[in-house]
Amino acid sequence: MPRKPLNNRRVADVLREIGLILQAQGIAFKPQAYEHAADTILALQEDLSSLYKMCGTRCIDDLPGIGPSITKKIKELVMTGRLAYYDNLKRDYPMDLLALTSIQNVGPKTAVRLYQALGIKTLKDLERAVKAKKIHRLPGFGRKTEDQMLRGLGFLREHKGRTLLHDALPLAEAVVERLRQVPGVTHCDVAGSLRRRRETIGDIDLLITTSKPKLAIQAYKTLPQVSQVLEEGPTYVVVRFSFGMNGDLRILKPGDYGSALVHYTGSREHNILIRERARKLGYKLSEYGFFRGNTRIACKTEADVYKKLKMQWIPPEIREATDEVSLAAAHKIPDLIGYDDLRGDLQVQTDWTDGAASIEAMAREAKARGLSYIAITDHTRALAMTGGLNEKRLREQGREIDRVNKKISGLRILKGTECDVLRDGSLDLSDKVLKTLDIVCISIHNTFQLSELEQTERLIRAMKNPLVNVVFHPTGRVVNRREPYAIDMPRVVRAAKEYHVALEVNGSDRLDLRDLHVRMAIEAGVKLVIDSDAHFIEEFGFLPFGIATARRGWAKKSDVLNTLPVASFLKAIGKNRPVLS
DNA sequence: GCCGTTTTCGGCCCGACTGTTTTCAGTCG
Repeated sequence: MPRKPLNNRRVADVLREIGLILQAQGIAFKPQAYEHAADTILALQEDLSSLYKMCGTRCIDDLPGIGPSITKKIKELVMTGRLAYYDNLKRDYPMDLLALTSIQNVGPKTAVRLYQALGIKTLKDLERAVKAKKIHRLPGFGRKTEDQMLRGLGFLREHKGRTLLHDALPLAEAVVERLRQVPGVTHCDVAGSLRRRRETIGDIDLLITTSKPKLAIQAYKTLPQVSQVLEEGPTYVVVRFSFGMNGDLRILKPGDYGSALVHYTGSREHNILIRERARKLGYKLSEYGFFRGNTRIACKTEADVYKKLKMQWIPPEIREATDEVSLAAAHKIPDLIGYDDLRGDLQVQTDWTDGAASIEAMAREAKARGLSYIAITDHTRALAMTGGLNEKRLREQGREIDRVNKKISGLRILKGTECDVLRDGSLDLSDKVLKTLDIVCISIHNTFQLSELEQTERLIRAMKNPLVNVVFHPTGRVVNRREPYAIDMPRVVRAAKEYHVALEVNGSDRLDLRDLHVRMAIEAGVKLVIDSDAHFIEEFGFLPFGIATARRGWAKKSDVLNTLPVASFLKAIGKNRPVLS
């Protein structure tokens, strides 16, 4: 170990696995240190080995969460491709801990017990044991655990090999930025599911036009993010990024760029529909270009293609073969919310609970990013691990918000909360204190196992409270990591309409509501808010992912309340409370 | 193992829930 190419992903995996082994051994605190270091490595844009070659251990030691001991280990990994400390641990823990613990409710200790009792090392081993009904016979395990594992294995199979939008997009944008600067390059765009902003991405597809193909290919192959060249031809290159995804670059002729961009953006189902339309109009559209008979018709832009097909241009986010093609033909595609339309962010956590920055720091960052208001929505006491606020602390926080509001001009900080919905649907804070806030947002953070009926009624009971304005992340899912809890979304949407409660589109890796539910909400006349759920100043950068998801759900600017200026916004959410400001 | 206007040692998110138990370990947020 490791035999696989040593890219950042691999280094991060090794560190993460060390953390899991230490956790299984019951060691305190060290596991978090390894976990944190792994996160840092994964967020790194530059290839670790290039970084090390450039400035040695100094640059690595400087990274947040990485100190002298882990720096030494990274150096060993980068220099030799192995790590003696890790290899020693693996002798006693030869199981694939990363894979096994990616199943919900399976942690390192469970994985180790499964190995000791049944010799389970891999997901395949586990699947065999589950199917042979061997698990529930072990002491401390039971039928329910076995069923949970079976479901977990299924969830994992569905999501295998796909990268989160949040991880793929910054990488792709950095690559595009770089390629656009290469002499000769006239166009460079991301295509594929990434351009459609799907929540998870398989490969990164890049298209360019250039007068100097060799130069572009050379530039691409030697990007700092690239760890390996997998395939190469005169007009295409496939690489492996150090982050762990493949990237396909295709070089196109300027006259084919429009039709190629349509083709490679997809979706496949969308392409089938517009090819059919092309055929009916006497054209042929394929990955090779746009034709009438055997005559190639130049389409330099996508707009040219859609125009020839007598359609409106269709935003990539909705090219999913729902009804966009027929609506575009009737010129009835609505104006979707734009990436610059948000004026406020209504879910912001601070160092009063599990956020990393002060109220003032978050406010200044929001202002720097062009927002004109934010709501501070720290957790409440039921979420003890975050140091959730009780009523006394919330009042203190209100005074701090008053202080910062006086200090910062051009940005209004709203007093809010992310109030926990308790098991019975009551709220974690009293109405008396909720009344003192500008905005009350609620969310479910525990007891995910209720039946669909119980969970739905729990949430709806909370929504009925006339002080509640917004339901945060209504389905509780985390993309690639956690399934939504069982909940009847059509009923929740109807309740949102009836009780005048907005639903959130959360821009973090929750992306909750998801695209389908956004559309469901909009069609029911329910208003949305789009939030970052920022816990760090950098995480205001999640807002565009929320906007993308809203666009995928066909949201218009008028569907989203935090596109309004603060006074109108407060009026729009206001129910039984006096409108402030 | 990392970190530092609570600095070079002593902190570091800790309580609820679940499934298995008859008192608790493991996981999660």
